Amino acid sequence: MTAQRKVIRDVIWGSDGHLTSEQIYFLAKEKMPSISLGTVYRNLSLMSDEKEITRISIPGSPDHFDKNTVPHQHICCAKCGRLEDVELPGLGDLIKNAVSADVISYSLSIKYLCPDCAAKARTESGSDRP
Amino acid sequence: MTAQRKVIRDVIWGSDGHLTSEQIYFLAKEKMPSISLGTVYRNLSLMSDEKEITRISIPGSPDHFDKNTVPHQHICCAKCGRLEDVELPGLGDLIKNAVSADVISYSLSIKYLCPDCAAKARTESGSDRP
DNA sequence: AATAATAATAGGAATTATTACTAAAAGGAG
DNA sequence: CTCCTTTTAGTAATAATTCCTATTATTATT
Repeated sequence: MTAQRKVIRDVIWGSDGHLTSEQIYFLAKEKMPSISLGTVYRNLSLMSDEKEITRISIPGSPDHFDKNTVPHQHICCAKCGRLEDVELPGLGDLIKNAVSADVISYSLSIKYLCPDCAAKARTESGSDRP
Repeated sequence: MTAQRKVIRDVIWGSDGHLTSEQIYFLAKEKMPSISLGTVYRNLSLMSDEKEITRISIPGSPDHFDKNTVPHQHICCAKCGRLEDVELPGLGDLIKNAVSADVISYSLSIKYLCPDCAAKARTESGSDRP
């Protein structure tokens, strides 16, 4: 465990989760200004491989990293991009039943309009002057 | 419907599905050598928006495009990258029940070892000389 | 059919996210 | 402390995709 890796780890543990590599890089830089982007990427990949953190892949946006390693999925607002956790009990079984071969991993991403953006969209389309 | 768009459409319809933008570009170029990559990308995005085709996003590999617009999911071999369709009846309901807000779209991608690659892995690890 | 207005294209530059490379620094075993 | 391995910082390179612009095609209008 190098000092750099500890800083990265602390940034992720000190957050609410769902940070991008870039966000982690800038937060880590506050604690250790000499840290380099390559180091952040390499450590994030290593930590994902070791299942210390989870890599979240969302189509059309950069990868996010989650301190929560308990299986769960994510919903992503189509407008603002904000991520929220969502539990889908039964998804694992559903997949196991449908796929005969051994599953290595799976990832589900759901696009929706978050309450904030949905409210904004309503007022905009509802008002007289668009 | 421009000539270019028709060529792109024909390439996709003439395939088994699951082509990348690059593959579509090169196949389209055979029928229309002047076609440009930007045109292919733009038309694929338009056609996806109009739901004439489906964009398949797989973490770690370029987008693929599918002529099959009936809801279904994909399994991707972790070794060779080959894509196969998989039906997951009940997934839509599972998501609807878990997410209170309106869902715009969702996509599931499953990583596994395809039969061919699994066989290769077995003979390699099983033999005396690795 | 000629002309004007609009939309789409080809070709290339630019962007984004990420990985690869390399020389220097750090860390550990003996 | 010295040798050996690992990791780092910094930079260059890559991959996929988007953006830009002058040109070309298409459509509408007269």
